[in-house]
Amino acid sequence: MPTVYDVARLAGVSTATVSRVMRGSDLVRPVTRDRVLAVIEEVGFVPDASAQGLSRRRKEIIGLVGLERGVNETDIERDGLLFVDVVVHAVEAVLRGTDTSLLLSFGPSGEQFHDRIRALSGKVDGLLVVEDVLAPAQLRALARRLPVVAIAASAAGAGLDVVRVDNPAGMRELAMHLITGHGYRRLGFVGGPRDAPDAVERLAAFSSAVRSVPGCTVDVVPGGDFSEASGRTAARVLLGREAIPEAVACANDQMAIGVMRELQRSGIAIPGDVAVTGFDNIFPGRVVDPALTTVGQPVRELGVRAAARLLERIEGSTEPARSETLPTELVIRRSCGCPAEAKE
Amino acid sequence: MPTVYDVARLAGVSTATVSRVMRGSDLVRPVTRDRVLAVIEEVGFVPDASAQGLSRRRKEIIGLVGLERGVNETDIERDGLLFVDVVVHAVEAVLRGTDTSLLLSFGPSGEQFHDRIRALSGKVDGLLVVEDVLAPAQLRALARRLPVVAIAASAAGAGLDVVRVDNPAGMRELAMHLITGHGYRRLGFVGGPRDAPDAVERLAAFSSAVRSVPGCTVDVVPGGDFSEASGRTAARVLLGREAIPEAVACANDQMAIGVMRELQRSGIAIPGDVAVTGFDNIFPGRVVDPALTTVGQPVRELGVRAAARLLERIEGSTEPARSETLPTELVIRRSCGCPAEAKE
DNA sequence: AACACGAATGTAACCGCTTACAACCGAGGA
DNA sequence: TCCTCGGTTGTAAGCGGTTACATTCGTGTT
Repeated sequence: MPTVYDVARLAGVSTATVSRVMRGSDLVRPVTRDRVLAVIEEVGFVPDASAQGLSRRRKEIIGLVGLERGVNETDIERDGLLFVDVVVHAVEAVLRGTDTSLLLSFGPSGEQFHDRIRALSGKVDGLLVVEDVLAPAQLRALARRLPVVAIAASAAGAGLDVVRVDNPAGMRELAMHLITGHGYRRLGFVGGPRDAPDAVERLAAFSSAVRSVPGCTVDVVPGGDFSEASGRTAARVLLGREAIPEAVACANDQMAIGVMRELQRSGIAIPGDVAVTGFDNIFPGRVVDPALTTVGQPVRELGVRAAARLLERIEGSTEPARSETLPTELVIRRSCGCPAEAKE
Repeated sequence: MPTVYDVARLAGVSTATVSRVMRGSDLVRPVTRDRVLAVIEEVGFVPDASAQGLSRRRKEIIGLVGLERGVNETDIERDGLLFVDVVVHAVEAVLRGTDTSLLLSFGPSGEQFHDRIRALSGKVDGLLVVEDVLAPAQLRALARRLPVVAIAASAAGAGLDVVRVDNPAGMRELAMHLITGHGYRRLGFVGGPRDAPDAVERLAAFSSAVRSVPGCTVDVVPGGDFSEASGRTAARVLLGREAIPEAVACANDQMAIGVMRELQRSGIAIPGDVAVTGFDNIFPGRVVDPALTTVGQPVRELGVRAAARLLERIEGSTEPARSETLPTELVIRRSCGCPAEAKE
């Protein structure tokens, strides 16, 4: 593997000059630059990032850590594009305009993963933390060593940057659509993982919205794991109830699809007998029958903002930590009881 | 940021000892080790990966480069879990057992991306290349500087390790099912991107399988881009033909879904009037109506094998380059005309 | 008591690149 | 002709770990 020394020798210059050429400094005579570039091309020199990182105190790498939800191997293959994947693509797109790269690490939250993240922190200039992978204290400790931006995390006010989605507003809007728009009174809710802040927020917002309307009740089935299978399970729980709610909102789309299919299997018409709604607006929701009414999140935007913010921090921005909240969008399709949309 | 020097001073030992403790060497007296560990814990020391990388000649990072297909932002949000995402998760899972991390980079193939990859090669110990991001010559050049394992790449015999799926066999099996199992004679095929080796192979295999049966014909609509939208477009092309094929196979599931939906919009019954099949076995294919018959790929396994192979290479394995081909699996559901499956 | 030897620890060179600072060069000015 | 000065290029000191090799220490031998 050729080094700057090799290039310098072959080009008849010093390593300083080679370095200047590599970094595009303008105080190198064109003729010298060309000679050096020719040698670089010839020997296929690529600077060693470790050496660069050591000397520049900048690794040009940021990390992204998130939860690995699909423990079951096949789950991952089958389920739709995961939240974290969309974020990854978005971040990567932002990074494409820089020469920073993205380092990834997924895992279940827990002590072991914490150690992994800690080791990882030595490899990066900054960190994006998706959802609640870390306990608040650990997050804070991390944030003390390097720039950290949290995405969709609950840890507010922890003195670090957070970019999130306005789950409560979206859920409220959906609840009002079901109640005011369709006149449902007996609502149901299928909850998500307790360790997913989003899931918790959605449940809370839906419940309080429903309860704020006199005469409305909400039957909560807690603790799904965001998978289609857990939606089916929840549906069976619902079927065991004395009366099935007129409308069932779910903490995410995957579970909503599971709920719909299981109810349909039992001969229940959707949305005729029971309306079902989701949250996330994933692709499968558009192709199921009936098409799923849901709340769309600007997931990609979340990643873009977070990445941009992190890069600023790494550049040395010293403005106080900020929490940014992005709006959701109600996506009305057929599963709530609305007529087929004309478009599409 | 504390360094080994700080830790050494505070613990009253030399940097060598600190390093030995960090690396778990057994020639440190327990009492010394504990003292050092205490200091490490106290000051929150995390070794700088650049310095480690420089001195150990090992970065403990591998890279993965792949195509970014969804140029349109919303495409990414809507489409199912992308091939490359599944691979990423699989690789990451393998890495979880090591202390190597995964560096990611997506991009359109092209000169600019090549430069990015080249720079990236300075940051990693090895590289996973998904699909044909690079021209064979570039791939070869890369492979000369560091270990490279190609995934689902067409570049065979390039003297580097390749892990791929047996597309032809899968497609052949599917074609035979349509022809022999259902008796279709006039087949159609909706092709994928010309730069996707998988798409090309699938088309070729399907065509030749169909043509090998006397009396069978195949009507090819080329050049989709693997998106649902391009499936719709292809369907419209098909509708413009004099006669619509009895069965239409598509280069992937997304397009198959688009084809189905567009045909259905025109009042064509599936599979009654036209059978439609896909390739990939993504989640949405299970929830559309009718459920999609398709060919499943062991995508995750692909990633696992490739990652394992790359780690071996990095460890110094010097066995000759090998090409590994994994089998596909025919997934029969309703869109081909088979009765509803009992299970599920 | 002197010695040998293995275990534990310290010393310092080195990994490859960047950059502050020094040195040098040639042209224009005194 | 000598000096000054901007533009180029070279020298060498880090950056923060790792590790070969040297050193020291404690213990059992003779």
